[in-house]
Amino acid sequence: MTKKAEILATATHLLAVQGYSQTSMNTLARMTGVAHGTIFYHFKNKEELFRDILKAFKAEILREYQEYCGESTVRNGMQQLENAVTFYLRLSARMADRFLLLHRHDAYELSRVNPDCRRHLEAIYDCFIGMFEQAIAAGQADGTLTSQLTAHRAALLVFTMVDGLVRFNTYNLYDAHSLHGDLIASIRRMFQPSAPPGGG
Amino acid sequence: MTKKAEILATATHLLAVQGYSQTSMNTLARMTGVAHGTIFYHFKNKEELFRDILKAFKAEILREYQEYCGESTVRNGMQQLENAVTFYLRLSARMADRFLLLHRHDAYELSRVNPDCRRHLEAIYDCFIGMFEQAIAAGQADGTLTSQLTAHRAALLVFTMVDGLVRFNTYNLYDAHSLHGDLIASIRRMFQPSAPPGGG
DNA sequence: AGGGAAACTGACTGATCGGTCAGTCCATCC
DNA sequence: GGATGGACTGACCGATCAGTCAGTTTCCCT
Repeated sequence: MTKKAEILATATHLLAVQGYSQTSMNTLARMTGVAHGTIFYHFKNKEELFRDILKAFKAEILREYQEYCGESTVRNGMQQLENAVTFYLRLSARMADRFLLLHRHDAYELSRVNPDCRRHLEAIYDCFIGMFEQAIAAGQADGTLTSQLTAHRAALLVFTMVDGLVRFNTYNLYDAHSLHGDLIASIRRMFQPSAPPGGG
Repeated sequence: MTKKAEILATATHLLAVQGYSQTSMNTLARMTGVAHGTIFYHFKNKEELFRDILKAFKAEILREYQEYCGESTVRNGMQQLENAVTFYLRLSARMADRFLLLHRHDAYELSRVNPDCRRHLEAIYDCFIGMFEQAIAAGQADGTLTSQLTAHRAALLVFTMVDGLVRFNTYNLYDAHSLHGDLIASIRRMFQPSAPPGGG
């Protein structure tokens, strides 16, 4: 692992846990085991370092999504939606630090002045919401799923639920981990085609 | 308005918009129109100032909630749940800056080392989630609302949805404002007792 | 008027911040 | 062996930070 990669990895973790402005370049250098100046040799400044973290995160998410698309065998739209939710929850657990980064305001504040950052963020969100949208649209087409809303708007609502649950874990105020199953059941109910009464 | 109150009001806005560590006491003093030292005359340090902001926010939310409880005339549980969602969305719009503060990580990081802060945060969340929980429990009792989950767990899920939507507005990536109606419809559907086929 | 307390001020301090830069180290080439 | 250039270093810089404090102003009570 090159020193540049080591700096990037350590910075990702530190910025996620401590936040952008709370993390000093001195701390980052000490934690990585390099000299202070080495960071500025590889990255123009703190902002560019952050941008590169988002860029790497985007790339990894898109790669994971490609892999997920290749693997998943889908019977119908509702099944696809459940898969997508499960994928998101598992990904957020596996990349916990980077999702923490995504849930801070730092990235959004930077993206307000840095078009590159904004593009990376949008790509990440478009990937996730597109994933839900595709599933819902497929379900609307094959009849396994109904909604009065467009697939896009329904996808936004699903995303707020799923992402909200991930945040709950972050804040650690309630035991949200155990809600994963309940979340999927609720989403299924939200989109279930009306069943005949008394049906199993 | 006393200078102390002016400082508190300005600080609330600044910390919400810029974040805790990005807001300097010098800026706060200049924006409030007082001397730098005046802040430290009224507040022991920056942390205590933040704690007092959370305390005032908690008090205002509890007051608003009391008022809401007194005003609302409720026909049934489902109606009560819809009222609660609408109350939350309107409150978040009216107190946009303080909800922004609530959605930053600053408060959670401070609450990790400051028990007072933690208590304020918990009181705020307990108020909101309790509001949803009461409505769901009432609906389960009067049959206007069904769920396989306990009222508490269902309330957590509703909260993730509603709060997620408020966050969406904050990030400004999608036009989430227009989703308010869709959100209520989706929640109604999530909890709707199974209707007879063809029913109006 | 006058005296004491509370409110307020702003220059100051030591620490820390992001960023710079002259210089060292070392592999590679002629 | 000497020259070249990329990787790396850490002392150093000006700016800014939260917090202090001696001193001034404002206010109220007598």
